[in-house]
Amino acid sequence: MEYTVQQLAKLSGVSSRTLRYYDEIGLLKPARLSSSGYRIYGQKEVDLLQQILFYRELEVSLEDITGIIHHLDFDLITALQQHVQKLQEKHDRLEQIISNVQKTIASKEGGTPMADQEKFEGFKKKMIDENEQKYGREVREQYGNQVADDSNAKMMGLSEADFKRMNEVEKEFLEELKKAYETGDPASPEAQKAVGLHKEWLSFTWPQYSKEAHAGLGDMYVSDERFTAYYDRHIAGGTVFLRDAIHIYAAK
Amino acid sequence: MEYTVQQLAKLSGVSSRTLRYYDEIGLLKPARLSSSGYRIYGQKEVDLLQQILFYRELEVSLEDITGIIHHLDFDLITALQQHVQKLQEKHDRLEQIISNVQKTIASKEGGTPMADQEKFEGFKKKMIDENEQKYGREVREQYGNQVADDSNAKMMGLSEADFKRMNEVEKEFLEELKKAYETGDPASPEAQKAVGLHKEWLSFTWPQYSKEAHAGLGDMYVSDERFTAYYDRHIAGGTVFLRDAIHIYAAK
DNA sequence: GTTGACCTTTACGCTACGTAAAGCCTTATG
DNA sequence: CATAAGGCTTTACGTAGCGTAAAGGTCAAC
Repeated sequence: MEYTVQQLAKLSGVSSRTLRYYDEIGLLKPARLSSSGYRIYGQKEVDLLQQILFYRELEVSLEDITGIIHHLDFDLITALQQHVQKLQEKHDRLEQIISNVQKTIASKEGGTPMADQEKFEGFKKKMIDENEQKYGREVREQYGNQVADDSNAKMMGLSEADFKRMNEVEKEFLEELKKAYETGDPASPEAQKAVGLHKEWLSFTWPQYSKEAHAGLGDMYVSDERFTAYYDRHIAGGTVFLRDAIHIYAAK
Repeated sequence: MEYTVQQLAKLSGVSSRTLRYYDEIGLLKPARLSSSGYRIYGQKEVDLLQQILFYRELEVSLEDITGIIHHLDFDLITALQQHVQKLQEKHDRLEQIISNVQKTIASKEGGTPMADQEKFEGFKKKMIDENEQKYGREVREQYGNQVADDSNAKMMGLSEADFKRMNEVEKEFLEELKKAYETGDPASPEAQKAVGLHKEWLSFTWPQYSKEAHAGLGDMYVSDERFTAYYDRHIAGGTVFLRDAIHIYAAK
């Protein structure tokens, strides 16, 4: 049983271009060439192709398939396990994205009136812009680009409901901070509760919380006049107090 | 507020190459060029970029983003709905693939002994090979490549359990066909029950059943000596009887 | 011997950039 | 003011897995 490219193509359902490509990358070479240079495939190649197509169906890359097919010492199980893990990640990511697209559709469709929607988008964008313009560099330098990017991505992905909740938490936090400030003690239960709310607030936009990052943020608050102005507007001297409270919280 | 590429890149977390690329494809052009040809971006471009990145997070293609961003008459909702549908399909396909990879791992790991496994794989392969070698062309000509390919894909995706069940159904079918043949009437309840089993058997490998395809297959059975030999080996004259029964079944 | 189907190689196109290479511009420093 | 460091520019190749010509040789049938 010998086949030319077209014959094998029809037999297997792939295109002749694909077979030439597989030859080119060394995945499946013909048994021999005819006197005029035609590719001639034998039964062995048909069997190999079936195996190749089997793994291709599983979305294994041709490079990995080459490993599986040609090297008998290739660790198939491990390769497949890694493969399934990659597929799982893709799968989970897709789920998240689908949810976000649906949220976007819902809000654009008028679950919230367009005016609010635009304002909401605009506000989110403005927050991110300001965030980046003022602190982007520091955050990036201290915690790497990934964190800053993830933070933005997370912010962008917030639903309007989450966003409202986030603002409520911030309000709660500011009230608790005020009460705590009146005690004068950054280690007081009130102060520590306030820091807890601060952490909760951060978690809306932080891809993952860490005490070190939290403490670093506290320092940034004090050394940056924009934050100082913001917190001191609510509670005079509140920024330094908050930093101290965060440090105590983080040291626990 | 004006930015050069690098500045905007740092601000937004994308690479300068990406910004140049977005310029190149007309997705995001700088506000102006400096006297020395540097790209200069303004606040408007920063805002646009945020929107672009928002949709990019949702895995919308840059082409579609271009439509969304630049054409106000672009139907955003419809585009997003189509997008979410594509994502859903990808999602479902991934689920299927993951399941198949896991099945492969399980069987390779020795859920079934390697000998059986190999035999199983070998048998499936052989069936597909024979199928294709003998009938591939006809099926492809009559019902298009998609059907034949899907059939193979489905066959490849059969679990060993499905495969066993498929063989049981075939055995049942042959027994019923024998009983039916003894009545001598292709329209008899026995004959029609046999055809029903034949349909069930086909459904293991057919991507989707249709009466026309079923009838066509019946004709193929008669005109092809390999099928004739196969069915007549079980029941002498059975092939023609089966064809007639199928035609009656399909005409209902 | 001529048609028509099949074969060959070469090579560009697709997505969304990463990664040099070669050379001009700007800013800081000695 | 010269020089070095760093940012900017354009050009262009590489990625995965083929689709799709283009230009030309081969083979079986009439």
